[in-house]
Amino acid sequence: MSELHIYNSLSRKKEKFEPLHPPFVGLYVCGPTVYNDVHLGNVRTFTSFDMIYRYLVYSGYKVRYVRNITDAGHLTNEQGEGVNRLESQAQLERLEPMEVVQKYTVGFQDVCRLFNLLPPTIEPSATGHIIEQIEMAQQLIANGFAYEVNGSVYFDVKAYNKKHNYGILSGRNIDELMAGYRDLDGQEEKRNSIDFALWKKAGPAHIMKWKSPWGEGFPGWHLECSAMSTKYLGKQFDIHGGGMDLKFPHHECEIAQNVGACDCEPVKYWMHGNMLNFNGQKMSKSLGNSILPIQLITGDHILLDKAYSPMTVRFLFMQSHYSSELDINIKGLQDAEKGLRKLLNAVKYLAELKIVAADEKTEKEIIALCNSCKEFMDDDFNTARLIASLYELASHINIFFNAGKSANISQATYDLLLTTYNAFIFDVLGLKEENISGNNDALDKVMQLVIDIRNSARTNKDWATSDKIRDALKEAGIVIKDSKENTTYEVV
RNA sequence: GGUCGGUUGGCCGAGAGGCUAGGCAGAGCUCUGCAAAAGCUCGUACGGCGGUUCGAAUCCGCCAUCGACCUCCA
Repeated sequence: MSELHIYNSLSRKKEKFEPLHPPFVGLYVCGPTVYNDVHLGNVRTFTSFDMIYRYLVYSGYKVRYVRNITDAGHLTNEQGEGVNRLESQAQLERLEPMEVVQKYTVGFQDVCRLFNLLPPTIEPSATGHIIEQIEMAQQLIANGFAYEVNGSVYFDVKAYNKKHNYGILSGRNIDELMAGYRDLDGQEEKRNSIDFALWKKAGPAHIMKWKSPWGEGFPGWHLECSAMSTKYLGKQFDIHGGGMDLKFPHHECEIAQNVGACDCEPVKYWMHGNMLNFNGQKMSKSLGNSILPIQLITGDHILLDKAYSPMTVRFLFMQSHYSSELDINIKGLQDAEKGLRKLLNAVKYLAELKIVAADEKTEKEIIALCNSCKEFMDDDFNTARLIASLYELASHINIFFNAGKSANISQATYDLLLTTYNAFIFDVLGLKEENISGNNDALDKVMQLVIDIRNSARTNKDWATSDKIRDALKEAGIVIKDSKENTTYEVV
């Protein structure tokens, strides 16, 4: 039996996964900032970690999965002054900041449901944890890694770096970083340009502000994740995930805050999902080249030739490794659509098979393929190779189905095939059947009638009638499949 | 300028010293009234140049090239 190995961004090696307190696993993933719609790139990362969460659960771990909602604390620094991001968007829309938060939080959760993401076990918000963040900032001051200036609190990177290693995750060193920061202004308060804010004093125009020992203000962006992960998963926990673009500075700062406050390494395995590209370029809010999940589903985007379903997109994501870049384009979506249908059709066929005399070679091949599903997933969640095995299993299922629905395997192997195939497609990859065939009794009955009429026309060699029915159904989005034994239909 | 990661067949995308990835597209065949579906068979590949090795897509060096991060982003 294989054992789970995870690529750890911190050590830059694949490591055997050994939870701190088995069978429990603590998983923290940086969630969205809810001042805008999530774009498809965000969805990829959350889908990757959804798959990881699902596989950990499938593997028998009891997982506490924390994914935060950032509803405070993000700063835009373009003018060198702290502007709360949520607040500036609120002014544009003439809404209360918490209205913006509510709107986009709900929108985000809708998107999650659409893509069949399981809800995290805890979904904490930054504004709900101001006290914890203040406490952590106080602890950092007490430990000599932070200082207060004029109502704001900054993390003292140089002081931290004397005792610990700032840059351990991203491979940077502070001298180079400081050289790179030289020309930015608005940094007078800080001891050093690389220091980052734990708490910012709120100006008179700020609406989202809270009382603190340093006056009214709001928390720095990096602090919320440290405070909430510590609160819900402890000072040390198993897995911390997020997008590659958060590695620096966000995750680096998180490590510094946790180590500085708790004096221990907070995270055992750091995992980073890679970017979703669009015309070879990273999809990002600032570049304005992002594509919204809803545009994909409606097909309302210049890049798209038609609408693609959420499961097609999810399957496309799963066909590549979570840590590889993925470029989205029409061809890839079309491929994924066809491939997914192939796998899901085999689910239906599999349920209809009957056992006949087992063929030893086939039996062995199927058992090996079933076992390989776990092995590939254990190898750093290699969904691409898992899907390759599933395709090969689907091929076996199709052969059985074509041979009079007769499976040349033992009952035990059939049971293994059935549970493995379904578990990996639905429970692990998180795919689901989207079209209505197969779970709509009324349609099934009507279609059976139509198919019977067409088949009697075929028996009578009345090709005009049978083709008319077939063409009309195709027009309506229903494809007829004739095989030797019977005729089936599929809603496209 | 610094840090990190890519470059695999028509396209997407795994793999990581010898062992068929897989899908989509393409060609041929089987089945079939025709088509679709399904099945079988087939082809083309590891950015370039050196090196290590019995053997390199895989390791090392150099070069080219693309990208991410260093500033808000999953």
